[in-house]
Amino acid sequence: MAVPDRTQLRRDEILDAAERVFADKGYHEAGIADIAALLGIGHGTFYRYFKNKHDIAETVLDRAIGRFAAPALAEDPEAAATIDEYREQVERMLTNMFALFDDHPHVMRFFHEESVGVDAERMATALDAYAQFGERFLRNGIEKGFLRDDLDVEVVSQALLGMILEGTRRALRAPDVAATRARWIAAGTALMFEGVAPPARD
Amino acid sequence: MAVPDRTQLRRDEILDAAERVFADKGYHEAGIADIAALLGIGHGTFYRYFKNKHDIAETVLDRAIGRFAAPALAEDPEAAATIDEYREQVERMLTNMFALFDDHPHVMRFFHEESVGVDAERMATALDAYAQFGERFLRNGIEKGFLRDDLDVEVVSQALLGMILEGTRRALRAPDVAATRARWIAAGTALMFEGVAPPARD
Amino acid sequence: MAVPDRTQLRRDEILDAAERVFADKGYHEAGIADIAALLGIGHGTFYRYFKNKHDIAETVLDRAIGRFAAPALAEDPEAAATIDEYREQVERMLTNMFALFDDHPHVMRFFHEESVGVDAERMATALDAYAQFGERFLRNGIEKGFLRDDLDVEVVSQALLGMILEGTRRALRAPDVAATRARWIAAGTALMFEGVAPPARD
Amino acid sequence: MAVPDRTQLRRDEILDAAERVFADKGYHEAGIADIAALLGIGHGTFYRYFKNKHDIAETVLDRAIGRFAAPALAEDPEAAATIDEYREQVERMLTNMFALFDDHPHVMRFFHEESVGVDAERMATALDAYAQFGERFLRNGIEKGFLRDDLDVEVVSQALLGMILEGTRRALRAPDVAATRARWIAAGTALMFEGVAPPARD
DNA sequence: AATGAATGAGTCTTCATTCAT
DNA sequence: AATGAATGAAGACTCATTCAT
Repeated sequence: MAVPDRTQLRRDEILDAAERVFADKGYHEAGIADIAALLGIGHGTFYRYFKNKHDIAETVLDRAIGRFAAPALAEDPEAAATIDEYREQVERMLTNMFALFDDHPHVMRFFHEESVGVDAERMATALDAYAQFGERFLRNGIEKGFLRDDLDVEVVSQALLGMILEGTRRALRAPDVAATRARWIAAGTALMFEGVAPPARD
Repeated sequence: MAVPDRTQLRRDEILDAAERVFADKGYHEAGIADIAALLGIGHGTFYRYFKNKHDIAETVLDRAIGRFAAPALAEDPEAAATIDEYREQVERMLTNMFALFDDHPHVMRFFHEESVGVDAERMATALDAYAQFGERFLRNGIEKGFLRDDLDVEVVSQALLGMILEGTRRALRAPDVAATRARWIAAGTALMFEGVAPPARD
Repeated sequence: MAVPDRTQLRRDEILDAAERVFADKGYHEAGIADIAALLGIGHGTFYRYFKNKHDIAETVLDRAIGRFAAPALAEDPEAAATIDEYREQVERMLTNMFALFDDHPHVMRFFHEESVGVDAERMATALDAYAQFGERFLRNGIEKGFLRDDLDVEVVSQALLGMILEGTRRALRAPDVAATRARWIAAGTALMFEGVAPPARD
Repeated sequence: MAVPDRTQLRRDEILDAAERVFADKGYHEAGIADIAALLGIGHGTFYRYFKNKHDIAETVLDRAIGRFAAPALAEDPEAAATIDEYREQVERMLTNMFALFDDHPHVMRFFHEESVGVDAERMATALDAYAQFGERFLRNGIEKGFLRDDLDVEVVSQALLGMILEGTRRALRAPDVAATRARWIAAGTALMFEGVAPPARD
């Protein structure tokens, strides 16, 4: 592992500041001067580390996309051997996703409120990637018999992603993130596996 | 029904042009000049009908929010008497929602890509309203026994809204909207009612 | 005397409104729309009576210049036969000048605050005319032996005009116009005739 | 006395240019571009030194107000011990006031033609301050017995200020400033002290 | 490497004026 | 004669970016 040099450290500082400023004021409203001011550096310095404003915004976006993906990427889509393990995986992913609010308070806000404004195309590509990774989980579930075998895997994966996106967006604005998180994990998982229809009788 | 006068007609023309320009170039990148040019009017004329750029953007947003809501508002949340009627309602809403692409080709793009940039707060409020209206459907379903009675109605409604949002967003970018629409209605409804778990085998 | 026709009446109405609007908001800040709105007429109508904004402002200015001059023009510069009559003329002129505040409440404000902005040259010409008319009074005073014969008539007339201008400007801002007027007439007249030096003894 | 730094120097340059441009074209007619062009700088640079157009106009006005006051402030209102010294003070003040035309050719034009348009209130306040300072001279004159003791000090001070204002305004437009100055100092001082009435004959 | 003074392209917005009805 | 919808010239202001120090 390379020891991060001075340059890399400074670059990360600027990245952190930008993430925060973009999240607070919005990409268009934020100025390079705001980022520099937050760090107490000259705004000319900024241009030694990033090509231009859009460059840093895309870098922030890439990092956010990566962080949002991490909880899923930490899981092996083919690992679950039992239905319980499978369900645990799902819950663990969701839990770790919501944990982003604690570790990186500005990431989620940037992700939900600025990402499209920065680069709608890149964001769309990221969501594609998320959904495709999700498909692998679904396919494993089907293969192992945990899931019904007539699923439209592609669409279902995208739909579940939509649920997750809305869940994290809600948590962003919720007064009590912890409570929101708990309810979403419970209700979301139940909705995913059993749906809203009452359990079959007979 | 009042006959729309000249002023109202012109105002709507400008609104339509703005919707298109905002959808194509993005709110920030679009200029008043672009809107005026599309209509072949002087840009001073624009200001006879709207206070400023943000004013028209909010008006476009409000209209988009209304159009997105219309298919749901056309349904009576307490109407369904049988489970089949209930399911039909859901499918009809989704069908009409996807039909927006045909009737107002720019609305969905604006809705998904510009709304947050124009007024994140207003958009959040709209999503709240959507979800609250959805809760009434869910409660009716529970009451009538169509749905399991232990649902976290609030969260489930929001989660389903997340699915719909992602579905329409996907349709926006899909090469074949009709096919996408059909798959989403089928897979989305199935996911909503039965979830992904295989049918209980008794 | 020609009976003022409809056109002339309407023109005067607009002139009055303009005087008021210019006095209230200032020439540059005022818009044609403000004047029209005050009269409840369309602003296109304005252009049937005046060539453009500057045209009406100059007309208002001319009228104001005339009204400011009237109290002096009402006096015959060669009429006074005794020193008492002479002094009475001066006091009467001042009294009638201050009376403008009652008869035309906006004239003085326009005169002092907008005239230079409208047409500094025309205003300068008017002040020249005022001073020249004043010179005739001074010359009559000298001829009759009421005034010292070594006066620099031109400069003294201008200086006295300066006093009058400042006096009316002060009255404009004074809470109690009547009191201000009385003090200025008394102190001004005394300063004019006897100056500030104590009466010669010996 | 602090050495003015680069920033202060540049700021003063812009201030001088603005004073000139405002005096030449008038506040409303002048554009930021005119000021920048006069200095050969980009107009964006202007905004590094002044908040906006009105900001610099007020700064120019403040400086003009200060320069107009300087000749009076250089005198001690209580210093004169003899009537001759008193009269010398008056003449010195007037002389130095007229000298402004040589040192700062644009100040007087701005002062007379633009000040009210820039900020009528601030200008009125300045004239109040001038007059109040004048009152101290008058009171000293009365106390020392140089002036009659029944003067309405407030009004007389204001009236004398009116004379001075008109005198400097006239000098502004006079073809021969020096001659005008000389006549005004002589005639103005005489008018102030002895008035226009002929000397009392025993 | 760091700085921040200078720059000017780009945009919104106002409002006097015109003219078809 | 009256109207007010339409126009576009004009100008203030912002801010990302450059570059000399």
